[in-house]
Amino acid sequence: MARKSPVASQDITIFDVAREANVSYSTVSRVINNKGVSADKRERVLRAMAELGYVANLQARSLAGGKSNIIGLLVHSLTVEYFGEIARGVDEALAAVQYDLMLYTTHRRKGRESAYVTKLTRNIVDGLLLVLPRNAEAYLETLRQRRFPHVLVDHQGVSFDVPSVGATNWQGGYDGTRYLIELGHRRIGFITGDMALGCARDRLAGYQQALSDAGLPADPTLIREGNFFQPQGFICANELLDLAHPPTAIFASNDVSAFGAMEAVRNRGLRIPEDVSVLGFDDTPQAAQVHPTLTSVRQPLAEMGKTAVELLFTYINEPDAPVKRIELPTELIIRQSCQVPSLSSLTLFDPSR
Amino acid sequence: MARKSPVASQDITIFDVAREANVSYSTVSRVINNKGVSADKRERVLRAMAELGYVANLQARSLAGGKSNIIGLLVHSLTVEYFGEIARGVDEALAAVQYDLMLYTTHRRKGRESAYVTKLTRNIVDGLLLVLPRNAEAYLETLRQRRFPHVLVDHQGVSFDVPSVGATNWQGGYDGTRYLIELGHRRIGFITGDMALGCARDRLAGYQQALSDAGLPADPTLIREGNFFQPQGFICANELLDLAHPPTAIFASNDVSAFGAMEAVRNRGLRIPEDVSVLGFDDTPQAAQVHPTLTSVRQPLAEMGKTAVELLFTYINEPDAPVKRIELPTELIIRQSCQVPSLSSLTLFDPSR
DNA sequence: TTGAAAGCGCTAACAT
DNA sequence: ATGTTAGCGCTTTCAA
Repeated sequence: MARKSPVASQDITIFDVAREANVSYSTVSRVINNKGVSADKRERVLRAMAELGYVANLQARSLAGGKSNIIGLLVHSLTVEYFGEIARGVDEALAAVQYDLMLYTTHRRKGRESAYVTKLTRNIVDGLLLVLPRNAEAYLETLRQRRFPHVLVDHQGVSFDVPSVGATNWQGGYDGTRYLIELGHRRIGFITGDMALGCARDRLAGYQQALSDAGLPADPTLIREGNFFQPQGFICANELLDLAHPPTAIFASNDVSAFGAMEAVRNRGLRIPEDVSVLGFDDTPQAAQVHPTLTSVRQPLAEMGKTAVELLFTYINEPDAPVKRIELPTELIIRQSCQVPSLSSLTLFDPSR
Repeated sequence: MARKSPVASQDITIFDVAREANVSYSTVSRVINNKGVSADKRERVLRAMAELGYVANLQARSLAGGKSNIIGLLVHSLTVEYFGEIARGVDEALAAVQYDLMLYTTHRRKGRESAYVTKLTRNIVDGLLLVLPRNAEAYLETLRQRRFPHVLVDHQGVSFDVPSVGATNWQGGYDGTRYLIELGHRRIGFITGDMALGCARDRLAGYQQALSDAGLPADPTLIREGNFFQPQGFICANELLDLAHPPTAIFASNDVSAFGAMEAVRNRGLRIPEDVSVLGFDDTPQAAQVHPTLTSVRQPLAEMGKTAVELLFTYINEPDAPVKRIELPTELIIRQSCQVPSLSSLTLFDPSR
């Protein structure tokens, strides 16, 4: 293969620009990189670039030791709305600084993550964002050793310090629970997330603390282990509603679980929020689109993505900047799915209806 | 910046491998590219690569005229499940051939798509996948002129032939409607998609044809213009249910709209499917997770992604392969949300209940 | 400030 | 089959 593009005339290089502008090609490079160049020459180069329609070749820049202006985003799934929101924030932050995005999925190389990550660092990207990684220890060590810029999004519980951006999950769990308590709920069901994840554990801990602070009993039957997916939310909610003394409110550890819970409630002919209140976590876009709209503890997902990008850039620019963990505040977004428990839901309760 | 990685010892090049294996470094290159090398030397090279932990540098390969093993995926949104499914298929097909993925979003460069696409073609990717592009004419022309490998996913209605992969939308609309007719429905509401998109128009046309073939009247009040989003599905369904003579079934042009319709139905205390049947389109993963599970015309999204990758590779390998449009079959996935219309829903109908 | 020259790691002629 | 050589387009010394 001689040339990548058969239309050679369209492949304008720094050299063509130099000739057109009547300067050496290193001067053109300096203009591109904002190094010192006399105003006069800079002007000529800029004009030549515009005229010729010059576009920098990233591979060459990167090869020659410059930056590639690409960062990598490592996720394990593309089909979850949660990731989409984070990716949106990342993408926006990147667009602002003319960076592009490489997308990597972890499921590709089960058990060989470390080798995979090595490959990434050897290649195009200037830095790596890892979203909610499981078993990250293996490759985090590689990344750290290679002093390769990286930031985790929404991860906790690794044994050593690692640059990361997350949300105040404990506080979110606490605030959501307290809100329900203040509405008058006394029996509040809780559907956990995937307990292998720090964020899930923190949310549960917040719930438990709020209960305890309010002097409410910690009834373990009110806590059901979910996995952040809708069907499990449905199942857990059914279990809760089947209790001899069912809860008047259900707090799900994410919106998707909450949607499952909403279906379980409605499936029995019960109304939301009249008969049962439902509270979510995340505030994904869909929370505002369902009916009744879902009250949810907002996690600023897109902003987390954006913040992660910013943090990553500090490491790209200063590889020795101190390891930092940033926690963005959660916020309770009140919509329609929660209300004061009705008298009937507190006293009568006939699941068979 | 001297070296990209400060840990020089870890940057094993083809040269190091050559020395370790006692061959010239072009031999190593040949091994990497599966060119003719004697079994003996190939063996030595492979072992040296493993020992040293050699990882190819993509920029260099790409710069030197080889392939980058990266393809670009251009979407306009990351937050829609539909895209995630397609991306999943793309990602899987790519993983199989050791390709990586660059993600581009169109919204970044409003009105400058053409320049943006030029930049892409000048850079890293070997080919470009464009998912459901709007106003694609501008950059399609650029792509075609540069003879740059590209494939559209799920697009129709551009004025000239363009390589693309889609689904049999007309047939899907037809089949879904006929299924409802066969169940006994006579008044079938239809919520369209974004009518600017060919796929939305085709689905509607299929619906209309099925009605006509069954000798059923084409009642325009039963057709509501949606936009593929949930809130509009909710609104349209409400309008349909408000009719003096409401439909007994609602066919939404995608699952997300169908979810909105389901909520509208339930919101009035009506049951699905006893009182109103609801039919979706796409068969996104969520269709199987809601309750009742949603009967939907399946669009093989992941497979469309995979097929698009395969088609793209034919163009990468043979730039002059003929322009081809592939249509994958839709398939009706029967679940719980549709049934024979009940007598009550055909005769009595009291929205206030 | 500017130009010349030396690579970055690799592929693909070109020799042998 | 294998080694040698010349770039790919760029950044970055090094001189001037």
